[in-house]
Amino acid sequence: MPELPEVETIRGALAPLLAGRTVLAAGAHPSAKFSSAPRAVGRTVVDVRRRGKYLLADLAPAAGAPRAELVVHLGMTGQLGPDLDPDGPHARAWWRLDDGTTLVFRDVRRFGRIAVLDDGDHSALPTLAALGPEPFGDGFTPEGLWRALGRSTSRVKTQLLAQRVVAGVGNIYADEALWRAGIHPAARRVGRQRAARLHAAVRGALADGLADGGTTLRDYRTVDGGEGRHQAALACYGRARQPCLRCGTTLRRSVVDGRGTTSCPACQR
DNA sequence: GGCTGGCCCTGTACGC
DNA sequence: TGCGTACAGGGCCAGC
Repeated sequence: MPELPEVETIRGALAPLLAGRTVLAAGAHPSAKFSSAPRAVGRTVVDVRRRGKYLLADLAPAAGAPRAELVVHLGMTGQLGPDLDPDGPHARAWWRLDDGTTLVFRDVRRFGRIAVLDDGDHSALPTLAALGPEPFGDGFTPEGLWRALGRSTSRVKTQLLAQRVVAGVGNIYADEALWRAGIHPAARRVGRQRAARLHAAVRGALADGLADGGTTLRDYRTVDGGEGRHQAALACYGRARQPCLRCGTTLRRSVVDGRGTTSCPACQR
């Protein structure tokens, strides 16, 4: 499942391919999740940015229309690249560019989403509109995280996944960060010191994933079709019934607000 | 306004 | 071998 490290890896590879390119033609699956993709036709990509798990391609003004953004969320199984088959069974959208390449969005489970929005108007995507601070930005601080967590009575893992206290964390890196911080995923109260540990753990888990080009468990692929390398370095996620790397206790699998969760019953309190 | 749980969606694993 | 069922989970939304 693409989270911040995977989306950032894709962004870094896509940006030089798309910047300055004009979209000549496009097609999309009829589902409302994807059908707005052709609205990018006639536009020139200025830059490709990332917010949380969203990719945002800035589109230059065209024919009297103001600036716009092509927003892509990869969902669970989304792949984006120039080497995918636009006629393949799971292709959900494609854009033909003025250099002859065709960018294809493939998404087996259709949990992804595409939108072409007026510049800065994210009201059609509530999670994007309410997105919390970027984890590597100055806006994400230990104090701010502690205060944000304290504003809700939801479980700490649920808050991390909701994208409001910090952007870009999904199930893999939430489990990893909570394990690093020694915090139980179902905890509803996190003190100032533990929030500071969680702040460092979120940054550390995401940075390590980013350095490895992301985590490939099944569907995630880089723009050139390669796999991430971080799956071999996971300390917690997916290691249920195996010994905790810190204390040796057998890691336990549970369900926290409907999400599969792995944690250590001894060192995550 | 905040929280909870159901739904979407399809490939894979597993049991019978 | 083939069929049915459970499961995976990010974001949205209805209901409380």
